[in-house]
Amino acid sequence: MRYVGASPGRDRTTWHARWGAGSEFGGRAVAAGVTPRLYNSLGRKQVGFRPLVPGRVSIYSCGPTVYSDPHLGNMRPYVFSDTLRRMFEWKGLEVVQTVNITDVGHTVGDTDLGEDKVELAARRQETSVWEVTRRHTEAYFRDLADLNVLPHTHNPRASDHVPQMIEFVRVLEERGFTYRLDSGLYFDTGRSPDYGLLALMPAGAESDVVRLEVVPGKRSRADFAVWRSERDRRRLVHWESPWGPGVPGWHLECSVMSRDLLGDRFDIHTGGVDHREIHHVNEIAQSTAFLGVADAARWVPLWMHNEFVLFGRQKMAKSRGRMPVLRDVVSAGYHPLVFRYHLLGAHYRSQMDIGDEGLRAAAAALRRLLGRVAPLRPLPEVPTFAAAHAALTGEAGRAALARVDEAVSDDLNTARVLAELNGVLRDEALGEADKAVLVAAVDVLLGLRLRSLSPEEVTAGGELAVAADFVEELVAARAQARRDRDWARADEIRAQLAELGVRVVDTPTGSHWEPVATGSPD
RNA sequence: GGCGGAGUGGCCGAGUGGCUUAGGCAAGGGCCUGCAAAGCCCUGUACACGGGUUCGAUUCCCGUCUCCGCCUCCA
Repeated sequence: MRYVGASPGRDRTTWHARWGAGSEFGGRAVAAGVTPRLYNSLGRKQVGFRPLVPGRVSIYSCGPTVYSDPHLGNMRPYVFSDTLRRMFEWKGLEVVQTVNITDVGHTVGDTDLGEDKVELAARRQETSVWEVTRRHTEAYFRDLADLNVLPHTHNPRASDHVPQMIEFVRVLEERGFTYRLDSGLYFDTGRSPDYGLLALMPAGAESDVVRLEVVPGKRSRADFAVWRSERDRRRLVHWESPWGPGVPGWHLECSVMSRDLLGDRFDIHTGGVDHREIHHVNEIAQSTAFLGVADAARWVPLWMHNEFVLFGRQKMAKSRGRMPVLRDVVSAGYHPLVFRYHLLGAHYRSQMDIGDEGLRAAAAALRRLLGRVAPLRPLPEVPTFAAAHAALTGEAGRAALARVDEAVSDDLNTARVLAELNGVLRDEALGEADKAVLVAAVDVLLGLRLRSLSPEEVTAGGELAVAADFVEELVAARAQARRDRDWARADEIRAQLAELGVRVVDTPTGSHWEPVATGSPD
């Protein structure tokens, strides 16, 4: 499945053009490449990006709920928002990126009456709530590091912001946006004029299909809890509030923490498409009500959503049972960056299916890519477009850089960036030095560790069934047999090694070996 | 039932109103090799179906079929 680049009448600025107001860099003429065109879910079209504050981009990305380990599908927003951030930085902007950790307030099954996810997980695993969130938060950060996702500026935790959330709700109540029921305090979506605009789903257009437990007393099906009462103190974790003991509604945290860390307005809000219909819609309702602004764009002008990764032609969801996680990729023998490479091969707005063939293909591609990059090392430091541009010596190189920039600026078309990279590596018009610059530049954007990762590492993640010493001995024995021109013996050893999952690679200067990944992540 | 999106060569996956060799994987051929593998070079096959708009459509519009997502926690 692919996305359709809805970009009627795209205007091409010259690639030297500075974008935004032109003064982001203190008036100096710095080439930042073309103005990025990004797909805005609010309005459903590509728009030329202009930061609210010249030279600076503030991004809020919905992060994990830490009641289970993030699965492979969860990696996509991580890599997507990381690519977004890298693109801006390479264009010379300062990026403030906030990704929240939801460690409280998320219920099971919803209807705002369900059980807390974290608490349920804790009970199942017979451990504490604190231990559950700690463990899964750790897993989250480990995955980020494995995927070479750059550290975020802020990682606020919901549980640290409950007083601010209560204050936020108090203001909403004061302004008459809420009403009380036994089960909690609810946001009255009828008071929100543009409710559902982001989802293209105007109020009242909900289905007749009744699939969920209806909360008694809600004025509209769309109304949602901003505070959930906990009168019988069923939850282990709850807070006192003007509405009695309870927990904050889960849409609340993003409204509150983004404001706390990024201010009353910020540039971009990102998340998975699933958030486009409910969570972000509700965030918008709350925040615009709180801030007293007329519409979503006056709070956050740009909303970006990544599509899902499908697994067996269906969406990966925690509720569908165990889904493969990044560690499974590693156990299958692949470097985690193989998965990053795989994600980057498709546009973030297209649904992509993952299967072991996909991973195998990505691993083979990344391996060969690194093999061709290796001779160009060490790669120069070119952290920005401007630096890369300055470091290039030839016209062909600058043209290639421009193509890379156009691709990434075209709503983060990483698939095309990869295609350009392949082109660069076999372009005979380019000198080695310029190639090195271009590869380094692409790596800044894609984060594939092209400057250091070795081809062997790509498939060396699996456990070898035998000791490396033993393999070394066999390889040495085969080398001797070959010197003795005892081909039968040499081939016999080679077959033996193959059975052990080891591939021998002969070169003019001698032989070496490497493990071969064969597994699948499932 | 309502809403949103998709259907590209063996597979994944970009893209475009006429000319993209997209890219990758796999496959076939060649070079290399003792033979292989690895690596490098080369090669092939495509735009779901039916209408319409157009000088011309895979690309725009309409319809059909199929698939996915959302309407429920979810990235």
